[in-house]
Amino acid sequence: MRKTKISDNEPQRIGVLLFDQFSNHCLANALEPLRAANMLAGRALYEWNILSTGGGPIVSSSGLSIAADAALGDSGRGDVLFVIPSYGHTRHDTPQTARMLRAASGRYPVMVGMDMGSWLLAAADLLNGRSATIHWDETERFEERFPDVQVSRDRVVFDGTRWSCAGAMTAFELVLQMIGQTHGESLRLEVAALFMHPAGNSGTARPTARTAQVSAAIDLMRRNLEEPVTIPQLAKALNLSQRKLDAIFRADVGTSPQTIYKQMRLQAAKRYVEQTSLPIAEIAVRCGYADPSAMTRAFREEYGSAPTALRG
DNA sequence: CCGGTGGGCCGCCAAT
DNA sequence: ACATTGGCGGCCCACC
Repeated sequence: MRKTKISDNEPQRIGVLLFDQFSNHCLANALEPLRAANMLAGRALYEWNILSTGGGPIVSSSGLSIAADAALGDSGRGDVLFVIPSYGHTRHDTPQTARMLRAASGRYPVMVGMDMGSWLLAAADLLNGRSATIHWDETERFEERFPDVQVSRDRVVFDGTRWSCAGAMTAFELVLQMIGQTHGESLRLEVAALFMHPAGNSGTARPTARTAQVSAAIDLMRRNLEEPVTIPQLAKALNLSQRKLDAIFRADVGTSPQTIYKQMRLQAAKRYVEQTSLPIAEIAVRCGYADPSAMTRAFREEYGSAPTALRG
């Protein structure tokens, strides 16, 4: 996936292109994680505009009417364009729509097909030679109509500057991954947790563990960064003796469970320090330290300098 | 496998 | 006000 620069404080600009009959379930799943990310970071990481082809209001499949901020053609430049048609997609599959999307592809480096969105992107020749996914109801027709597109049955697909997801629920997962890629794993987990989404164990895993038991233990650690569990509790949860747990850790990752746990909490702290503007005291709490001074001490020990020294 | 123990890590407090 | 540093005591854990 495309790596976005995060050094500057400029928010990423998202265009959200809706078509009549769009699924507002999908829209909510695409936007809510972005809103949550802004809130958790304490600053605007993302900003978005609602767009329609003509600039007029759009009516969702459930009858909800949404006002557009602008027409796609007048929307200027952005970083990412979400394209969200739903079941009415064949009605929007016109030469005009295709032209409009091709023109927009010059102003939006990344284009994302959501729900039936890949259909319109493919019709605009923006997915040729690419891999993409679409709502599973349409997978077969999609394959027949667009032989130049490598059709996937995955929930979410990232192929360079073209991303796609299958339906409303998967839009949430796509945006979650997008947040993780740009702003770090810990923020992604925070957002997922806010929506009670069980995203903790999917996606890119933490320190590479070889045995299933060790990776299960690390998984438990990752999900309990804020309120660390004791090593005996960990052993019990895995039906292992504390002794055995220690042995398999040493054999697998080379150090003790406690050390790994500490390092994971400090990694999370480092991500918060570098990628958010949260106060150090707040970061300490989120990473399982009751006292900020304890975290600062451990942080310096691990990374050689105090937390705020890593901030511009 | 269990138990002890030395050491490491953390919580609390005070000072800057 | 908040972050950092340092001291100290206690507890948990790694290792014998």
